[in-house]
Amino acid sequence: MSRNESPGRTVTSKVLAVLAAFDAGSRELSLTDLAQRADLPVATAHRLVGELLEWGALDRTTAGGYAVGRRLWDLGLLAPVNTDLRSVAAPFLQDLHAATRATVQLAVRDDDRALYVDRLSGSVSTPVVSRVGSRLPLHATAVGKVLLAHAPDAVRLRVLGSLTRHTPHTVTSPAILDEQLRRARRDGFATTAEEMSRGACSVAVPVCVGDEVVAALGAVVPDLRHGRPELVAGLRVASQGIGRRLALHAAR
Amino acid sequence: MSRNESPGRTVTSKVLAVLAAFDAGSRELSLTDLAQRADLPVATAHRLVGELLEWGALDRTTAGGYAVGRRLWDLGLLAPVNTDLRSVAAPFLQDLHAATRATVQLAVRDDDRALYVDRLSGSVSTPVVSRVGSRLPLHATAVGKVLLAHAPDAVRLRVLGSLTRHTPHTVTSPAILDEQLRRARRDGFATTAEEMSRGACSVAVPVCVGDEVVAALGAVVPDLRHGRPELVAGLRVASQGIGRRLALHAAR
DNA sequence: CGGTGTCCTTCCGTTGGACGGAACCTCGAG
DNA sequence: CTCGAGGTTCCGTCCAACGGAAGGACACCG
Repeated sequence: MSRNESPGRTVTSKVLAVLAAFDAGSRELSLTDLAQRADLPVATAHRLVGELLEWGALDRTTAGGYAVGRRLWDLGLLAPVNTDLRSVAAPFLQDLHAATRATVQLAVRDDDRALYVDRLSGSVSTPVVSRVGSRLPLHATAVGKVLLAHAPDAVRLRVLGSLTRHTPHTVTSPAILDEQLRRARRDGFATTAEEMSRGACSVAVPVCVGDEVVAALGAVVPDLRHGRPELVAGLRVASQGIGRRLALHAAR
Repeated sequence: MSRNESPGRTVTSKVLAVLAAFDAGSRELSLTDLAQRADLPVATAHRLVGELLEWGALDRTTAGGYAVGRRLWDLGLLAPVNTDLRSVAAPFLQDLHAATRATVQLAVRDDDRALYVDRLSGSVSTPVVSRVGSRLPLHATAVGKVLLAHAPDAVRLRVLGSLTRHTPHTVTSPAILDEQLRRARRDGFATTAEEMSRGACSVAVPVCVGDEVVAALGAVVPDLRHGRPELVAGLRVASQGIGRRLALHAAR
């Protein structure tokens, strides 16, 4: 319906199609690639790209291709997801990271996926799955489960209906996952054990403003047995701090 | 010439004008505001906004206004300024912050301004001037001076020609500033003392790939006398680390 | 309770800008 | 030199974008 990738009708949709060409995560594209992905004749793409370049929405790379530009980058930073949630949460992530030495992450639900809003990993670069700004499935991550557990029924049913497998440990049974979600609601936290990628387990708690869950705060650990109670407690303290500040922020 | 804010001619320019309405830093705008800033009839703005909403470039806020959307936010995260520089530098900023407890910041030069690419402040939220994504003048900040010191002559002359005052301590004499820049080149670091905002002093060093300065790394401190040599040394180590990794990254 | 303001939304006839096929560069490989 | 794969420019046709005007929706006020 609205996700209609119909042959670019309005000009705006063509502009957006050009930008969306980068969505897949490609950082750099040639004009022809761009045209292909946006489903536009090269000539048209060329014109649009020209205007976008002039404005700074796109930049030329050293390799001669096109990439998302600085102007678009800093524009994106004005998004509420960044200005409110992220800036409020940042110091708490810092403290939490300092205390646990674990990779901590903050995510919100965006439709049927978990959108990673911020992440803090060890000082030595550790390979992590979740790039900030990336979207991961709700059923195979700890933050995802928390978000899913408190999502509207419509969303939950939809997600439970299509559980794709990512590792041998991914939960693909709707019944089992539903039970996990129930427990998540009861206990106030959720866990995953190598369900999204091997060697990564995580724990997450909800971030609430009033009694609405607005985000999920998680930590990645090598295994779940080691010191989980302390970790959950730490996450809770941080999440409550974030929630309280957000409430103040919103009231202003 | 190209910065022509002429009455929205091409459709693309109108779309961009709508987005640019947020540039000033406004996080939330009503339709009428939007139309006014973009210099468009309300009816036209309404249609464009509709398309942008559908795509996710804009979002409605709880207050009923419009704000930059999530889709645009994560798109912006694909910009090279983010993916390369920021991700490489992040762990170093972490370490530096942990070691010094100071607010550390990373900036690149964008035309005649310093664009703040990342920032790490104390765990207790400290009011800081530089929001990530914001642009500050080159002549009144430490990172700015570093960037300016290594900028092409054309830029340096242009900036030296219009030194606007921000505090009583802002250097507004081209001669004095030029001398400071010379020293910055010689010593490999620059400082500011309450030149942008009261109570904030900072020190910065260049980040080099090969012999090109690609960014500046700075730290904010309450006063300049206390332990400056150690701070500069720390900054140097981090900046060299970042430079080395960037070089590897680019070579790949 | 009708008046008056502000802001949002929809409609529709006109027209000028967008469209894209085709021709033309540019460059590197064979 | 030829060939091929991008990238760039041109220009006549045509239809989608335009925006004035009119019609809600809501709030505040006398």
